[in-house]
Order: sequence, then C-alpha cells, then structure tokens
Amino acid sequence: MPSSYLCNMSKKVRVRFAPSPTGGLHLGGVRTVLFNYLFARQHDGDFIVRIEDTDQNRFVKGAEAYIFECLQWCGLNPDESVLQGGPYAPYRQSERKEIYRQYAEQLVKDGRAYYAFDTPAELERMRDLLKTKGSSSLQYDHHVRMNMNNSLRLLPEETQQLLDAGTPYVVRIKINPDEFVPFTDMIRGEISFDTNAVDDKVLLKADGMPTYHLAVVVDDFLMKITHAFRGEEWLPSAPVHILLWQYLFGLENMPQWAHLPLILKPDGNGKLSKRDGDRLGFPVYAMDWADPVTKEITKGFKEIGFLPEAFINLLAVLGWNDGTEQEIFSMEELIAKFNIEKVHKGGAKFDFEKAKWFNHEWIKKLDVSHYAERVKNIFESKGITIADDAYLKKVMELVKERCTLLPDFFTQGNFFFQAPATVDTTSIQPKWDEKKNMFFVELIKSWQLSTLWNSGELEISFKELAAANQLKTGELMLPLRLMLVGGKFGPGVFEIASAIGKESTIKRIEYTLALLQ
RNA sequence: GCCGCGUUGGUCAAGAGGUUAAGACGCCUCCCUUUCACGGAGGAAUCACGGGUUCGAGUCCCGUACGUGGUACCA
Repeated sequence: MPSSYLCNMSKKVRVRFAPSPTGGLHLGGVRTVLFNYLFARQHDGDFIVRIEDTDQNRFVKGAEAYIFECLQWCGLNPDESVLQGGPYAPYRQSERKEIYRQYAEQLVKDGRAYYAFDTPAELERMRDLLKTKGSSSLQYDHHVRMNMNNSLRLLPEETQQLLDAGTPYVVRIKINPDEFVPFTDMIRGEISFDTNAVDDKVLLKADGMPTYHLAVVVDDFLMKITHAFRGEEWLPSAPVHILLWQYLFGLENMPQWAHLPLILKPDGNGKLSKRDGDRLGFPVYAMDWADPVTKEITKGFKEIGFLPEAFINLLAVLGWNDGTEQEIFSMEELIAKFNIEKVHKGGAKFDFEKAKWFNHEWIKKLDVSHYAERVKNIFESKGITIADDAYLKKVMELVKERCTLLPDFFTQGNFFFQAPATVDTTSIQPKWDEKKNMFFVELIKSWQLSTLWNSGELEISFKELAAANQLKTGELMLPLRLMLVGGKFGPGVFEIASAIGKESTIKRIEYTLALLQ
C-alpha cells in the first residue's frame, strides 16, 4: 500500500538538512540528517545540505567545515551542498540575502506583512506594559500592533518618509486572528494551531538578513524540497511557515512535514545537551569539536572509539524501530527498512551503556583490515610502534570480541607486543611453592627445545609436564596467564604463547619466576 | 502565564479492543570456558492517575498530573 505522503509521485523526492554553523554537531542533529538521508535514498531522491547562517552574531568560524567532516565520517554524504554545489546554488543562506528581500517586499505589497520601525527599547517597553496589565501574552500581535511604530498604523506617506530616511526596520508577518492553521505531520498526524496564539514574527531583520522563518520557506520552495524533517522544537512555529507557504507559493507546493522527537538526557528529563555529556562522562557531538575562541575541546564519538556504523545504528533506533526484533542494522538495511511513519512521537532518553553495546556488536563483526591503521595509531599514541601488519590483524581478530571501544584494542592486546608493565601476582603468591616453581623451570627447559611452536603442541606439553609432576593443570594455568598477560584476562593462554613466540614466552616466565622468589 | 507536543519495566521498545503485555540494554543466578570476553539457560522489574465507551481497554473518548518544546531582529 503506498503511503499517503507519496501520493504525488511525479515529484522527485528532495530533502534537506539545514544546520547553523554555530558549534559542535549534536547527536540529535546527526539523527535528523540520518532520517533525511535514509528517506532520500529509499526514494531515489536528493539529499541537500543547506547552511543556515543568517545570524551573524552566532556564526562560528570552522563550524561549517566541521559539519561536513562529521557527515563524511558518518557516511551521510549530500548530493548538493556548498561543497559540491548543485543546480540550486548558492547553498549558503548568507549568500542568498537578496533573494529573501524580494519575497518580503512581495508580502508587504500583498498586505500579508508590514514594516516595523520599533526599536529594541520600544519593544521592551511594550512587553513591560503588557506584563503590568497582567496580559497572558507578551507577543507582538494583532492586539498591540496598532499601537506600535509600523506601516500598519502609520500613514503611507509617513512610512515612506521613514523608509527614505533610512530608518532601520524589520518586516513582520501579519497574522490574522481567529484563524485555524491545520496541517498533517508525517509522524504526529493532524495538528492544528489557532492563530490567536501566534505572533507577528519578524521575517526580515534590520540587517537585511531573513530570519529562519522566511529563509526556510523561500529556500524549500526554490530548492524544490518535497519533505521537510526537523526537530520537534520547530513545531510551535510551523503555523508561521504554513501561512507563508499559503501566501507565497501555494499550499499544494508545500513539503510534507515531519517533526522529529527530541533526544533527552539520561537522568531526569530535558533535552540532551553538551553539558550533560560532560557531567555524565560521554560525548554528545559526533566528532571532537574545538571551540575556536576558548580552544576548549569537546569529545566526539569518533575520537573515543566509536565505529561510524555503530553510531548510525544506535541513532537510527533511538526513536524508531521496524517493528521486528532486529536491532543491528547496516546503512543498507536502514535504507531498505526505515519508515518515517514509525518514528516515535515522544522523546527518548539517551543511554550510553546501550550505545556502547551497539559499538561492541559492530566491533565483534568488524573487518580487521579496515581498522588496522586506526588501531595502529592508537598503539603508536601509547608508545608502541607496530611494523608487522599481519601480526596486528591476527591480534585484533583474537581480542575483538572483548573490545567495546576502539582503544580497548590496546588494553586488550598490548601484551602481544610488549611484556606486561606490571604482573599482579597477589592472587598466586600465597599458594606459590617450590613445586610450582620447579614446574615452570622445567617448562622453560622443555619449551626451549620445542620445535613445534603452536598452541596445540604447547598445551599438550604443558599438561604432560604437569601430570609428570603430579600437579593439577588448573593450578598452573592462572600463573602462566599472569606471566604472559600481567592480569586475569585475554584469549587462551596457549594462543597467546604461540602468538608472542618462544623467546618472549620464556622471558616472561623467567621474569615472573624471579618476582615470586 | 499562554500555546503546542508527549507519557508501556531503571533505559530503548513491540503492541492498531480479546496476548501468560514481545525483544534489547543494564542488573542478578546458573551453564560453557581451568582467566576475561563471546555464547547459552533462567530471574527480578512495566501499561502515570481518574472517569467514561465497550461483554471486554495498554489500545478509543474526556479530564487530571507530570514532563517537555516554544513563547527573540537564535536557529
């Protein structure tokens, strides 16, 4: 059964992600991109990234390039953007400034918007007055606009005079009272707003830049966007956008809306913020973000050792699932199975433990050759240079089911490359005796002569020697592990001995033997 | 305050009037493994509350509570 939102199949699906370059790329932002991307791909549509940089005060240098790096890491590459261009360029709103003005003027001409000359101080005075009157609304709307300094109240000549004199002004939309603005949200169904609760939003700012409200509508039209997915925080301003569509381009050309649920903090309620991540010890941004002013670095999922596959996977199932028990999805599966109508309405608390579980699952099925370089770098940062790639891959294969995050390859595998820095003998020291000592002395002699150095042979000779000495194998396995690994963890001991080689094995046994004397 | 949206175990969630209310994470027990992990078996724990509608409500309706978002010349 074709879904209702696809009834007009004559139009090619086009979606967009429209971030503001103001800082790190938040989990919620990535999920918004992901849902857009998935929808575009499954409908053979286009995925556009448009930079919404209309607020010069909040612009942060480097943030735009950073966003694209994050998208690339996630594998969410746009079809059109400031990077590769496209038929609807420019894709940066600051470069489209003049386009928006035309539409603002058009709205004024049509009587759907007006010039407002109120200064910030005057606006403040208006709100203070409203407050003292006990008004339930502090909005600039039909209740107050005829008392304000705008082209609705002023005579046309007066307005023209102010305009000619270069008086700073904004353009505000004129919202009619007592109207209903209904629309269909792909996730929430029918939603209706009462215009009495919406204010005369500023469309064009005094600096000539559009606000989000004007820019999003104009650009979505010009760029032929068919489906607009954005965060739930935009729901309250949806009526403004819908009215703008109605006034400017016609409702029949308006994209289908979907307002995505928020990602909430793990404890308590509320939107997940960077602060929560810092406080609870997990990242909130996709990649490390270095604030250009404070130089402060905020950790990203990539840098703490998440796989992009896992990151995408965990984000996809935060607020969405396909109705089956499946939890592990590759990008291809997501493209095939994602359904925007099955996205939850309510926000989801972020659970870092579960996030790590996804990473663990993906590391278990990881193609080691794909990540050998990355792991090699981790080892190098810890002072271990790896020359033998084949050996590294073998080690990775041996320990990967024990790794949750990429750096775990170091903690789980460093003893394959160097003798353990410390050997914790506390658990064997009390029961250590001369008999055991002699066993290992003999074991060294025996292994020294061994020509077949593989785990099977090693295990057999070990057990035979134990039997000959009337010792239980079980009492000797842990000491051997401690000698080779330094702690109670890791793959099978004989596998380890086999991998690190005869010389290292014997050296490590001798070292701990001396320690135990 | 006003407007909107939401609410199934601790968390993510399945669920479209009739189910012993799936499954996953985390936690606990056991098995496997002479380590850890993986794997396997099991356990504790839930429909926010109150009214309706109905033979029957987690599912539909209305209230209430709680939460959350918005209420900027920010997006």
